[in-house]
Amino acid sequence: MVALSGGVDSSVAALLCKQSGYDCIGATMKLFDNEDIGLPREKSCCSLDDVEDARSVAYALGMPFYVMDFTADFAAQVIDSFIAAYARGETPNPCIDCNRYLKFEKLLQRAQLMDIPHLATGHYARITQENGRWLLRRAVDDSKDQSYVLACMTQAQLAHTLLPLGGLCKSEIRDIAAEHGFINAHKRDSQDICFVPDGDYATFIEQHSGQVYPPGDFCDLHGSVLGQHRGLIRYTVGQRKGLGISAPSPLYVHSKCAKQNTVTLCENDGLFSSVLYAADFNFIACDSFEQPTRLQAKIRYNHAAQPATAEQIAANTVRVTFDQPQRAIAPGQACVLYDGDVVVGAGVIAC
RNA sequence: UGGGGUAUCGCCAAGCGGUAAGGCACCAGACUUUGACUCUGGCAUUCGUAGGUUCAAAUCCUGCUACCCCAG
Repeated sequence: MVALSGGVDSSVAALLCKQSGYDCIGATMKLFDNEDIGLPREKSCCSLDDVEDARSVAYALGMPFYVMDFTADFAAQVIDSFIAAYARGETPNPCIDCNRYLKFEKLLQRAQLMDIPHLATGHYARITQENGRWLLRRAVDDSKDQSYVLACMTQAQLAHTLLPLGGLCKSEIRDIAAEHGFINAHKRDSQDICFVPDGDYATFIEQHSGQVYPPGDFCDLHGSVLGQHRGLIRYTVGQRKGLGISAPSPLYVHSKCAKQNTVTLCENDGLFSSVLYAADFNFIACDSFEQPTRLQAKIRYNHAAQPATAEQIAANTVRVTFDQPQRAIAPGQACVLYDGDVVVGAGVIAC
């Protein structure tokens, strides 16, 4: 089963699977109703237009094609938890939840129900096996590497997943798509949150939750009030734009307090920290850390992995200490630990 | 009510007779399969107001207005 989003990457993944001799079917996950989020947009990775693109590619490749309805699961596992995280003052990564609970859980289960042994996706990452253990590795094209958003995967999931694009570069994917006349060969890469196509996630949260997120105080590190914020959900750690506070130098969001409904601001220098706690930790390359372990850690999707030391301080909690302080470590984001190309494991950054 | 001071973009602020710096904020692009960050570009024909001096005034002079400080 090939997960087809309608984009160029998954389309080429399907082609490569077929060329490798696999007997394939294409499947697109219906994650939400476009009417619920406003008009369909090209930006969205899951709009109705994209379903048609996916269908077109599947047809061209002679694959059976199915649209599978996961709207209820998506609403519960991705959208609701996205909203809940913001309400707690965290900064969630819905793409990771979607991979974890939908793509590699619900969709994979569906494949297994159909006696299909593997699920292939268009992610840029590689899966290998060593000493009986499945390893998740970075893509060869480091600029497109997506191992960060897959670091939640389990051994069982990795065992049944194929990532045909892991060894290729984006430009090669585009070339292959063009050679085969795919309708989406030159389609823009997706971006933004798929269920918030206009990027205004704060309005989306207010509309979907029916909640009002009231104004509160902007404070400095000493607790002095600097002004009024427009609702906690409109801010995230490290944010500069939209604060509306003029100061001698730019101000950034240092932290948020849901309980007091305050947003603390500081200058750039105040954003750096060396330690974080990764909770709900998922080990991939090993079962645990017996002792402090040297590796590299990545705290956001677009972040170069940094040298750090990991120590396990509880069953599912890892303390990560960076060699150099890192900027704007945001609770709710994933911290993924690497040993070179290999994903060691990942957790959610706790407060 | 006396005496002193200040009035330049939403905020802060250069300018000191030669034809409006900069920072913050804001806006627009770029980058980006999360939120952010970052980068590039834009942003006062006008200097509280009315006159005057001058070839030339935000810059000098005068009146007015507003605000601030000291004294009562």
